Amino acid sequence: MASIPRRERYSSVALSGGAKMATESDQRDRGFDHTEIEPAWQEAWAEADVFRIPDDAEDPAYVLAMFPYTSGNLHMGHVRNYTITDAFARFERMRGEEVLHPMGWDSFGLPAENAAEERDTNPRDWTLSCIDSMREQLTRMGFGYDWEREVATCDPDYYRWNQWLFERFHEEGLVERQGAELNWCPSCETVLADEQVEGEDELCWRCDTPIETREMDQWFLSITDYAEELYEALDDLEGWPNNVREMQRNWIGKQEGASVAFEIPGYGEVDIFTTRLDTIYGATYFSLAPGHPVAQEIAEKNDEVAEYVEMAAAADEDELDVTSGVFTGEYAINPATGEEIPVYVADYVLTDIGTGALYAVPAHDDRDHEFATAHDIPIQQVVEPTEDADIDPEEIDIQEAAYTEDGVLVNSGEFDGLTSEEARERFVEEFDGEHRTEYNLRDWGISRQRYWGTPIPMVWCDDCGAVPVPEEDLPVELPEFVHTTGNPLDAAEDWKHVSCPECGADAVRETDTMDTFIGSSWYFLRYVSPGLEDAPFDSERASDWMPVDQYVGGIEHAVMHLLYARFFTKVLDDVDLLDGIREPFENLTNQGMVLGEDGNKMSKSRGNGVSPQRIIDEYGADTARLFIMEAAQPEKEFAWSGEGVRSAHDFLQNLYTLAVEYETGEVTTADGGSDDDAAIAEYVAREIEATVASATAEYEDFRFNHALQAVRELVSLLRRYREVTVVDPETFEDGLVTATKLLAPVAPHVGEEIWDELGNDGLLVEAVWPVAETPEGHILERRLIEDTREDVRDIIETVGIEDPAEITLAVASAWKHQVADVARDAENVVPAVMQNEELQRYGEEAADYAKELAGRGHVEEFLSPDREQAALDRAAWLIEREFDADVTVLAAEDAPDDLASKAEPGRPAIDIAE
RNA sequence: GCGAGGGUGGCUGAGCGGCCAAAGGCGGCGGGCUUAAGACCCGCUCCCGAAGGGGUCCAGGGGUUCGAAUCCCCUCCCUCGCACCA
Repeated sequence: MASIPRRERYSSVALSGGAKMATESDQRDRGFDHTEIEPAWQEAWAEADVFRIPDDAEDPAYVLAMFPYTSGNLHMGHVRNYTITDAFARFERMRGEEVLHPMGWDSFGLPAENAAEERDTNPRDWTLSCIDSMREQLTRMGFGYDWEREVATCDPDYYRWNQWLFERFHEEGLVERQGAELNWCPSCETVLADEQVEGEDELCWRCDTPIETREMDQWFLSITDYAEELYEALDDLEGWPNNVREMQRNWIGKQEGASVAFEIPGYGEVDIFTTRLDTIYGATYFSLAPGHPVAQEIAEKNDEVAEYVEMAAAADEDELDVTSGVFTGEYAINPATGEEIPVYVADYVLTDIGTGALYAVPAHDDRDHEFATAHDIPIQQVVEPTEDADIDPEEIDIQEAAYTEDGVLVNSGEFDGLTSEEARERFVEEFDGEHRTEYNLRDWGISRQRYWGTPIPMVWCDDCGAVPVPEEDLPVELPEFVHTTGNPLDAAEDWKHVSCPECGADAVRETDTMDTFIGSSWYFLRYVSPGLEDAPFDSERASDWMPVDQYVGGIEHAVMHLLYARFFTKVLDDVDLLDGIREPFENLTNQGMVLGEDGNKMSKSRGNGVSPQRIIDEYGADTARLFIMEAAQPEKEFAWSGEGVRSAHDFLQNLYTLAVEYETGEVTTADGGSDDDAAIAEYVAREIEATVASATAEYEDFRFNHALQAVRELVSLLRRYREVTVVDPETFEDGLVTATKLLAPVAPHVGEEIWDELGNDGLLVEAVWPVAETPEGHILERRLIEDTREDVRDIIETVGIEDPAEITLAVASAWKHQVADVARDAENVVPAVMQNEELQRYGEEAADYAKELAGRGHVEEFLSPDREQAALDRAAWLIEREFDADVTVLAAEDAPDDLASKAEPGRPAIDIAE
C-alpha cells in the first residue's frame, strides 16, 4: 500500500531541490499521498468486510446518524455528522463491541419532483442517481457502513411497509379522516403539518414560502393519543440535550387546568377551559372564538356578530387588533356568583385552544385586561398577593394592570382567604367542573398532494367509503411520473381507477401521498432486517438491538422527526411489533453548524461555502475528518479555517514521517542505555499510559477534540524524546502504535498506513483499542514537574541568569511531608503537629512550618519524598533540554542543609549555578 | 412575554468550590535547528519584582464560605425555541 520508502524520496528531492525552494508537491512526496492511500484502504476494508454486522449479533452498539435527504450533494454538515458517528463506531469496534452502523436514504420528497421538471427526467431516476453519487462521496470520506443494510425510503420494498403500517395504525383506530383548516404551501402545492411551518412568519420548512390556509379533508395519525406519554417520558430521556426536550415539551404544550360549564340562556351550556379557576369570581365577561359553534349560532340571528365572524375568518393572522371583538347581546351565568356577564365574540380567543370559549378575568389576565379596558368592561379584583410575597397588596392597582400571580382570594364570597392553589382544587367540585389536561399538540396530518411519496393505500368507493387496500395487494406502487401542473397521481387515470376491494364496484384510489416523515419514523428499525419480506422488521431482533445507543443529527429535527419517531416506536410497541421498547433513541447529540471562514453560516449568496469534495481532493478525507473533530466538541458550532485544515494535514504527515523514520532506522535506538536514558524511557512510558487513559475517557464522552489534543501531545513528546537521546525501541514503538490507534477512529486511512509501515499484521480498523489506567500519582507528578519547571524559568528570568550551567533540585525532607500529612486532616494544625511525638523532635522548625500551612487554610495532596524524587529524575531531561544545563536531583539527606531547608512538599528547593 | 442555554485573557475555548493568572489552539514577540524557507523544537504574551514573591482578574452588583471563574440572589447583554395557549 505504501509506495516508495521515504529515504529514496527524500534523496530525490535533495538531488533536484538544490538551493531553490521545495515546491509543495515535493513536500508532499516526503509523506503519504492521500490520493493513493485512501482509496486503497477503503478497498481493503470492503474486501475484509469489516463493517458488516451479522444478524445473530447480540445487542450490538447501535450508532446511527440521521440519514440524509437525497439532494445529490454531501455538504459540510453531513461530513461533520457522519464523521462523528463513524469515529464513534470505529472506537467501539476497536474496543471489541459489535457495532451496527448503517446508512440509508431519505429519498422521497418534493425537491426530486422539481429537479425532474427542470432536467426533463423523473423523480425516480433523479433520486437513484443522487443516491449513487452520495454513496460514492460517503465512501470517499472513508465512512464505514454496513452497506448490506442500506435502505431507501423511495424503494417499493421499503414504502410498502409505510403502507402496511398505515393500515395497522388504521386498525388500531389511530388513523382519522378529518376536515380541517390546513397549512398550504402555494409553492410546494401541498399541505403541511403544523411542525413543518416555521417561525412567526409561518414559512414552509422546505422552501420558506409563506403559508396560506386551506380547508381540506385529510388523513391524520392520532399522535395526540400519545401526547401524555410523549410529554412525560421526556423527563427520563437523560441522554438527550435539554434544549431538545424543552422544545418537545413546548410543542406538546401540556396544560393542567379545569373545565367548567357556563349557561348562556337560549344556547345551553358552554364549556370553558381554564388554568386559573381560582379567579372565577372575577369573571366580568365571557368570550367566544369566532369559530365556536355558539358564536356561529348567535351569528345567524345577529348581523353584527355575523359580520364580525366573517371578517375574523377572512382576516390574516395579525390583521385584527388584540382588542377586536363584538358584544353579542347575550349574557352568560357565572356559576360561582350567579351573575350575568356579557358574552363577546373576540378574535383573541382561538378556536383550537382549550374549548374555544373562556370566561375573562381582566383583573388577573393581561389580554383580558386590555380587552376590558377597550370595551369599558368592569374590572374586579379577586386575588391579592400573599403576605410573604414581595409586593405590597396596597401597591396593586388592577385598574392599571392585571395582577397575574397566584395569591390569596378576596371578593370571592365564602372562599376569601383561600390560596389560589387551594381554590383551584376546591372550585372544581364546588362548581361542578372537572380536572382537565389540554395539549397544544395536534394530530399529524400526513396527506400530501404530491407525486414523490408513499401512496396512501386507500380506495374511495361510492358505497363503501374509504376502504384500505388489502394487505396482499401491497405495495400500491407509484405510477409512471407525468409532467403536469397538479398532482401527477390525479392525472394517472389507469392507475387511479380500480374496483372497490370490498364490493367490487368502480372506485378510485386515494391520490394523496404520505408525508415523507413517515418514512423516517421507523427506518432505524428497518436496518435491523432490511430485506425482510413479510414484515417491516424482525421484531425479536429489533427488540434486542434497539434502542439506538447513539443518535447524531441536526437540531432542525428536534421536533418533527424526533417526535414522530418516538410516536411510532410507542405505537409499534403497543401493537407488539416491539417488545418493551418505548423510546427509539437512548442518547442524542445534535451536531453544531459548520460556519464559513468568515464566521457566518455557509451559503451560496455569501460565497463562503467549502465543498467537501474539494477538501478531499486537496488534503484527503483524513485531514477533513481530523480538522472537523479537532475544531470543537460535536454539539458546538465552529468556523471553517484554512489554517486549521493545514495544521491537521501537517500533523498527519508528521506522524507518518516519524513512523517511517523509525522504521527505516533514522531514529537512533539503543536497548537498555544509561540510567538516565532508562529514566527518560520510563517517563515516556508513563505518559503513554496516561494518554491512553485520558483519550479513552474523552472518546466515551464524545469530546473528541480533547482526545485528539492528548494524542497530539503524545506525538510531540515522542518527537522530543527522539531528539534528546537514543530511544528505547520498545517504548518508542509503543508510543507510535498507541498514537496511531488513538487516532484511528478519526484518521483511519493514515492510521492503516502507519500500522502497516510499522509491520503490524491485519488491519488497524480491527486492532484492539489500548487499555491503560492513568499511572498512580500521575496528576500530582505532572503538577510537580510543571511547577518546578516554571519556578526554574521564573528564577532564571527574574535574576537574569545568562547561561545556567548546573541546576540542583532537592526534595523536602520526610518530616516536612509528615507535617503536611498531619496538617491536612487536623482541625487545629499547630497543636496537632506539635503533639505528634515523631515531629516534636524538629521543634521550632516543625512548628514554623505548621504555622505556615495553617495560614494557607488548605493543605494539598503531595507525593511522598521518594516518589517526588523519582518523578523529578524521570523528568530531569526536560529541564536539561530546556535550559541546556546539568540537572541533579537530590534527596533531602544528600543535599546541603541550607538548600534542603528551603524545600517543601510538592516544591523542591532549586539552586542554579552559572 | 414564557422557556432553555450562555457571557472566561488579543481572538477562540476548556475549567464549574481549594492544586486557577486560569488547559489547548490561533494570532503576536523572541530564540533554537537550517546555506535558506517550510516543518519541527524552546520560551514569552495582565501589572510590579535582581531566587521561585506580590498585586489585580473570569459581564456588573450583592451574598454564602476559612476559601468562588466555579454555589445562591438581583441587573444587564447574547443565542436558540415557543408564543394572541385561556
